[in-house]
Amino acid sequence: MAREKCELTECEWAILQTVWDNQPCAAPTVQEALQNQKNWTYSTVKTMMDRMAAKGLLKTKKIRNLIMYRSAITKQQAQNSEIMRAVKRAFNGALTPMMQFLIDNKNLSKKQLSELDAMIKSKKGAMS
Amino acid sequence: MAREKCELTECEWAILQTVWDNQPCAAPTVQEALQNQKNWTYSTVKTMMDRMAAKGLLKTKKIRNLIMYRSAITKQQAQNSEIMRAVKRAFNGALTPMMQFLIDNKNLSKKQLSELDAMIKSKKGAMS
DNA sequence: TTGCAATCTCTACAATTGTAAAGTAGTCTT
DNA sequence: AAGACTACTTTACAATTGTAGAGATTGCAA
Repeated sequence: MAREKCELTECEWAILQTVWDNQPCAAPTVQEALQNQKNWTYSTVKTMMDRMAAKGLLKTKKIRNLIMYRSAITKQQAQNSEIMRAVKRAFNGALTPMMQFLIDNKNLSKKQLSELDAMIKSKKGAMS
Repeated sequence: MAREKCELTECEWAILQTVWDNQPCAAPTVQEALQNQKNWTYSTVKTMMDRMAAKGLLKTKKIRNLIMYRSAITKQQAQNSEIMRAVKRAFNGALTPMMQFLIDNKNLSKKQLSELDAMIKSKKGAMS
């Protein structure tokens, strides 16, 4: 799987989220979809999308006079590298300490803890 | 606790790590300590540290002709906001899905899963 | 066929980040 | 007191990120 190393900026995340949901789609579509969250003009969105295409985050295909975009990375990949980035920076690359931190500091509810518990059990089961 | 909103850059992390370990310390100390990891000149380090002080990430105190730095945020705070940043961007702000992602996708070893299990249990115990 | 609407392209600009050279100043040694 | 060290200050510069105006193109509608 290519594109492991994608550190997305805030803006890139916003755009990609929209593209994932509407793909393939044109720039004006994305701009409209983001209208309420971000207040970006068409120019802004289009500029970012083209930069993202140049970086290899989006793929483009011209259909007559319309440029259609689709994402070149999956959401999973993006989520993964976002997490890895945090782990690398803040926990020296070690996952377990990060999980520990989450459990200890983010005061999860009892319900959430139980959910986690269940996830772990099911994962363990699936592994053996 | 102030300074909740600290999004650190790569460089800032490196510097802060060093400051946490040596605080209070002078810029040359930090530069030396980072010598092997990063290959930064004194100028580079000093510039960044001053910018960080301007941002409120470091505190300074002048002792005669030497400027001593200490961090203005704790490691916990920094770790926390690094995580929150990832959660916000990649998981829509929801912790549990992120944990799920970790458990499902980061192929943790059986041992790690058991550790997690233990953490959860102990946390649950401490809560009641 | 003329003009409007939609879309695209080009250009710009400020702030932030990463990086550092060069020059200044205070201090210690001889 | 002169030279050498050490640490500090000032200035700079390229790349990236966030933001967008203005003008060019094209296709449809009247």
